[in-house]
Amino acid sequence: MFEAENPSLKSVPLAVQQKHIIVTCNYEARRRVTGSPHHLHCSSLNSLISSTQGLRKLQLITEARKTCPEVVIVLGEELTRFRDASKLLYSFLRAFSWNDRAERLGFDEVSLCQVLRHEGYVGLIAANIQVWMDISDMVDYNIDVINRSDLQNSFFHLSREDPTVGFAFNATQYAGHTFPQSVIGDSTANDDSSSSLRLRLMLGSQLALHLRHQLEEVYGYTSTVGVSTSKLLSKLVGNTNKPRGQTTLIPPYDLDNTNESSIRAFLDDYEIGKIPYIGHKLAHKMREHILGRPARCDNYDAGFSDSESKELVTVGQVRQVPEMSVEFLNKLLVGPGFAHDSGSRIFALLHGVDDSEVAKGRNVPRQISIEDSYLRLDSMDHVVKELKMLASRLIERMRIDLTEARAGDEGDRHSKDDPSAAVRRWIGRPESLRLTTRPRMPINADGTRTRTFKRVSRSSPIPSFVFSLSENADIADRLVMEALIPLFKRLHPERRGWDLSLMNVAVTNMIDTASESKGATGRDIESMFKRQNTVLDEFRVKEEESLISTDVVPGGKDKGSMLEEPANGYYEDDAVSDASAEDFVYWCHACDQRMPAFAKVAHERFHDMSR
DNA sequence: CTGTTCAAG
DNA sequence: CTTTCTTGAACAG
Repeated sequence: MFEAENPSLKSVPLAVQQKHIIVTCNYEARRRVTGSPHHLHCSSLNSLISSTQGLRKLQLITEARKTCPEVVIVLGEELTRFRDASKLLYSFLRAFSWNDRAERLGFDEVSLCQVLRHEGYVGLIAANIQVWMDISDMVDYNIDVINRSDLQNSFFHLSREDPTVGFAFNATQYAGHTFPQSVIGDSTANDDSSSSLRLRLMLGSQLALHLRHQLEEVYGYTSTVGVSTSKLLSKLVGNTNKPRGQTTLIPPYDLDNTNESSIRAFLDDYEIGKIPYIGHKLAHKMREHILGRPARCDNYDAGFSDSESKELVTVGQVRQVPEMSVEFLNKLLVGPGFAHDSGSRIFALLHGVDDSEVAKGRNVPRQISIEDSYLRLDSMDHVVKELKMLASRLIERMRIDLTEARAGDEGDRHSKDDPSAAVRRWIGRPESLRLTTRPRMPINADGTRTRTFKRVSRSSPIPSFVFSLSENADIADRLVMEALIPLFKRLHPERRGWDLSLMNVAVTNMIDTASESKGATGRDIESMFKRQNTVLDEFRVKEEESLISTDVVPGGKDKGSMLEEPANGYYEDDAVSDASAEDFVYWCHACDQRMPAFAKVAHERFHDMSR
C-alpha cells in the first residue's frame, strides 16, 4: 500500500511496525541479507534464519535493525488506511465476478490469490489482500462462444450482456508461468478431458493477467496470482513466482494414484505445515507421528521447523506412512478445536483434493473487533480508560463498515462518505457484544513467567443505543458503563490481583439487514403489511423500554419482538434512543401512512407488488 | 446462544 | 517483549 502511494519505496526495504515487532514487510526487506559474515556462523537457529533470509513477519524491531540497519520502519497501528486499500481492491475485483464468488482472506499481506474450478475454478493474487475468485462461469461462457478455428485471435468476454466488453487474447497459450515449467506428456495426454481442462486453464490465466494489468494500471498495485482448479492448488501454485508473477498449475491432474500427476509432484515436497488449513496444531500432530514419538524443537511455530532443521516433514512422507487412511487420520487428529471431519479433510488435502467452495462476497462482515495489548493492566481505572478507547474505535468501525449513505439524497456530497453523518442507514446489525481478555499468568516460584496466550471471553446482547448516530464519545462511554464493565466483572470478579496483557471488544452475531429484505418472499409481504399496525404498537412500547433500561437486559429474548428484526433499519439520527422526539420517521405519501423507519423498505415493496 | 479452539494473514 | 490485530469457521454443552 505504501509502495502504491509512493512507487520509489519499492526499492527500499520497508517494514511496518506494531508495538515492538515487525508485523509485515515488503519483498525488498525480505530479500535483504546482512553484510556481516559472522552471523552465518552463529549457531543460533534464530539468527541463522534471519541472516540468510532477511526480515520476517513477527520479528522484533531490535533484531530487524540488526539484520537490516537500513530498513525504513513505518508505524502500522492505524489500520484504517490498510482497510481502505483492501476494500478498494476487493470491490474492484469483485465487480468482475459474475457469480459473486470472491472470498477475501486477509488484508495486511502483500499478496492476493484467486481460483477456477475443474469444471471448476481459477486464481489470482494482488497487493494488500488475498482473494479467491471462482471464475468457472466466465470461463464456461467464453469456451462456449470461442472460435475454435482462430484461437490465436480470441476475445474474452467480461460481460454477458454487452459483447463489446472484454479484451483480446491468445487462447493457444498460458499467460505467465506454468508449473511444471514445460508441458509434460504433451503428446500422450491429448485426451478430451485433459485438453479441455488445458483450454479452461489457459482462459483462466489470461483473465488473471488482464486483472493484474488492471490492478496495476488503475491503482498501481502489483500482484501475484495462482491459477488452478481449487482454492488449495491455486493458492499453493501462486506462491511459486512470488513478487509480481502468475503461475498456472498445468495438467495432467490425475488424482487417481496411477500416472504422473503434476499435482502429486507439486504437492509432495511441501512441508506439511505450509498446506493451507493445516496450522501448527495439526502439523504438530502429524510430525509427531511420522518422526516416531518425539516432536522436538516444536515450540508450536511452523516457521522455525520448516526451514532447515531435521524436523522437515513433507506431504509425501505423511501420505506414504503405511497406516495412512481416512480412519487413521481421524484417530490421529482428535482434540478440542479440531473439526469433526479433520481426518477426511486432511486426507483429501494430502492428495491434492479440496472441494471447498469459494465463499460469496459479503457486504457486511460477520464480526468486528478491536483489540489492544498492554505491558501492564492491573487497575480498574486503567481498564475503564482503555475500554473507552476500544469502545470508541469500535463504534467508529461499526459506522464505517455497517452503514451506508442513504439512497435518494445524492445532492449532499458531504454526507456521502462521512461515517458520522446523520444521514446514513444501517446495513448490518450485530446482536451480541463480547469482551475478551488475555490474563497474564501469575509469577512462578522461580521468578519466571509461564507464557500463555489463552483468552477468556464473556458476551451479552448488545444495547440498542449503539445504533444511534449521535456523538461517538457519548455512546462509547455509555457502552463502557452499561455493558462492558458488567462483562468485565463477569470475567474478573476479583477487584485486584489480575494483570491483563490484552483486551478485545467485539460485536458479533451479525444480521445482514440489506440482504434480509431480499429474503422476504412476495407472498409474505401482504401479511407483513397487515401485521403492521400491531407491530407499530410494539415498536412504541419497546422504544420506551429501551429508554429506561438499555443495559444488558436478558428480558429482550422473546422471539418476534421488533428490536430483533428492524430488518431494513433506517435510523434517523437519535431516532432510536430518542423515540419520543419522532415516533414515526417514515411517511408514505402513496397511502398516507406513517411508520417506523425500518418498515420503509418492506412497505415500498408492498406497493411495488400491487402494481 | 455462549464460550472456546483452530486457522489464516 | 518468541505474539499484533484481526476475521471466520466449527465444536461442545
